[in-house]
Amino acid sequence: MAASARRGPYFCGIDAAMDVVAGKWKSLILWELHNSGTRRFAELRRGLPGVSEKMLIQHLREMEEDGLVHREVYREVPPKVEYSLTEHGVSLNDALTSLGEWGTARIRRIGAERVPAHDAATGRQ
Amino acid sequence: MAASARRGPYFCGIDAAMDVVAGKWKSLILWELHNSGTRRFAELRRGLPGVSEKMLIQHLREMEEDGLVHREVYREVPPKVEYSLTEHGVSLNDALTSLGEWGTARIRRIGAERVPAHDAATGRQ
DNA sequence: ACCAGTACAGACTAATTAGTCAGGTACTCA
DNA sequence: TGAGTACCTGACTAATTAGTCTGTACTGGT
Repeated sequence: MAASARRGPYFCGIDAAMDVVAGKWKSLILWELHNSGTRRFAELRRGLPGVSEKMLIQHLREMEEDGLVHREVYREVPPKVEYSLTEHGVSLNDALTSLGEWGTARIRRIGAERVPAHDAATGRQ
Repeated sequence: MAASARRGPYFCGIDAAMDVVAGKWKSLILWELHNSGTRRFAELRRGLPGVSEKMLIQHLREMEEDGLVHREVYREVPPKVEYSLTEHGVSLNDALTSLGEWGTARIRRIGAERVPAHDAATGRQ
């Protein structure tokens, strides 16, 4: 997956959606950008405890390629890059809502732990 | 993931849901069982063109462990085993509906190919 | 007798994905 | 001059996931 674009062939819609959302941090990036609107690289990094810089850009680049994320570069020094969701990114995030609810119910059911929240103010869960 | 159960810790609900649904064939197994109610091992295999026997049982075992799939063994010769969705499997499949619609729209958008359907009668897409 | 079908198990390999770490640029501030 | 900041890149390694292939125990059909 790493280098080339994700373009099927697919068995069905879920298959196609999973293709762009699969990746350890992608759904989290989506959620983070959804909640904050716009984030710089370093902010995103701080918002996702445990992510490596390499995986973060790799995922961001893939999501940009897939039309989920918009990347705005400001030619300044020190460099400034802002990431935000595109229309398709927003709609994907919406489509994930019911799955998120199912997952939250599952966490309760099996009594799974949560990764300690880094920022209660965003209201994320 | 292979051997041990999927039990977090999770960042959020989507993370938890993705954990049980991640795997090349899992969403397809869910869909197949949802559409047919009950399937034997070999029927499932035929329904998922390209899957290897190894991956099929591995995924089925994990989904059973995660409480998504029910496995009914009939002590006959030749062996007969029937797989079906549990209550949780059904609800997960429901929760995936909107994601599937998003994916179907994406397939249209990017003009991706589909894996040639094996059985038009099930109405799957 | 031999092949096909049923539902797997297990060894081994290949491919993919993720993580670590060492730079690298291009400037600003002390 | 040297440190610090922001945003990466690329090499290398580790871990995970998927695929191939062989084998098993039993029976029904040709």
